[in-house]
Amino acid sequence: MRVPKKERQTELQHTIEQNPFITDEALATRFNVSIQTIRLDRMEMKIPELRERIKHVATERLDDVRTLTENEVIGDMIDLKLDTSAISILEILPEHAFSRNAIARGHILFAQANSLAIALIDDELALTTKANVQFTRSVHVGERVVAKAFVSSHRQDGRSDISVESFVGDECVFIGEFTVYRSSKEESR
Amino acid sequence: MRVPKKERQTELQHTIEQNPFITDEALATRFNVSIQTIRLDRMEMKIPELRERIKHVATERLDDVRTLTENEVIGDMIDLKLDTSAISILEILPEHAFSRNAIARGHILFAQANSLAIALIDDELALTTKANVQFTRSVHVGERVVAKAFVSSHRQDGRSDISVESFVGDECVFIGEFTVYRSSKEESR
DNA sequence: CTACTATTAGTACCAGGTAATAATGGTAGT
DNA sequence: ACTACCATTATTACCTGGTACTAATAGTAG
Repeated sequence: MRVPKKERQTELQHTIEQNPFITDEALATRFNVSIQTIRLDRMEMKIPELRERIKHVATERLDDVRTLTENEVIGDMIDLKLDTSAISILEILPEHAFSRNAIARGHILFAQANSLAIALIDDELALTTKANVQFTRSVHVGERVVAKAFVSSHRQDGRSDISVESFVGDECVFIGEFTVYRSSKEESR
Repeated sequence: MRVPKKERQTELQHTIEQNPFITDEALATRFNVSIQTIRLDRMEMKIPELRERIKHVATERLDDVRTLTENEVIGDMIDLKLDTSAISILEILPEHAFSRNAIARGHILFAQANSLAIALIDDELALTTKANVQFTRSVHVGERVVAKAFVSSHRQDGRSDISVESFVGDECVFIGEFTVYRSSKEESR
């Protein structure tokens, strides 16, 4: 016996997790057992076959993270009163954080706040022109950040000031003042 | 003949592009031709088989997006003098921008600048505590943003001030002042 | 010595293909 | 009308990476 069964199985799971593209055959030579043993192991661990694993990875990609890119709003908007106030929630995932210490990168919190501020403005076009932010406490992976934004003023010159405060529980982790430019200033159509 | 060959082939390509998970069999019934015809078409169009397509989508996912999340630095670092200055370049892609007007979202520029500022600090741990930013010109899809960061002061209290200016060509599009907290302040080891 | 477990072997079968060869059907050129 | 050519279809052998099932073997504990 090369290695106890249990140990092999947990290692197997681990191996497949971080390289879903490995075949049973490769696993067999790797653990120095027969293919059948690998297959029995997979059965017991309920690990699907190679193609299913690949398919899974592929489909995940489609409706996946894109976290900071494609989504209009970073985080889940849970409340929105146009031109008044809005709230979004963002759960901090490992990819949002530094791997060394699992602390969320600053621009993640900024992105949540900024996209919320933009969404708040009910206009054709809204662009951030200025921002003044403070990161008051570090946020860790697994925590849920609730961002609350409200418009503090609609200026005559087509700009609006928006305040955003983000919380984990009742602790404030982020404060931001955003100045947003809006294109169609109500009067145009 | 149901539909001319050429027309079918371009439609085939289109179909597969937006649904790579379709089998030859499904395509055959869909276009009302035999499986062999579909395969000849794929050959001519150099479209790989289902499993290869799925695998492609899956592997793309792994080194793809991540862009704004997993990477340590958003953009490509092209110069780095630790504790002194750094430069990175980021090409604005469609997913970085609002779909309506192809203008880059503010937090994308912020992310580039912020991650550059953090990378600049040669310490175990560096965290942004404060930022003051201005978006001086809107940036469009296709433009390449060059961010230049330099340390303006290393304070006694374990904080550093970093200035970042981003350019498209010779036009300044972003100005930012970051205050970054560093953990091990030189003296420790 | 037996019971049990882990492992291995072997067979039949499946999806979704590749590769190659051949047959059919229509259409255009001369 | 006959031939040449193209598109289409059919057929067969084979491939990978499996599932599902049955059976044999080896080692260990009671």
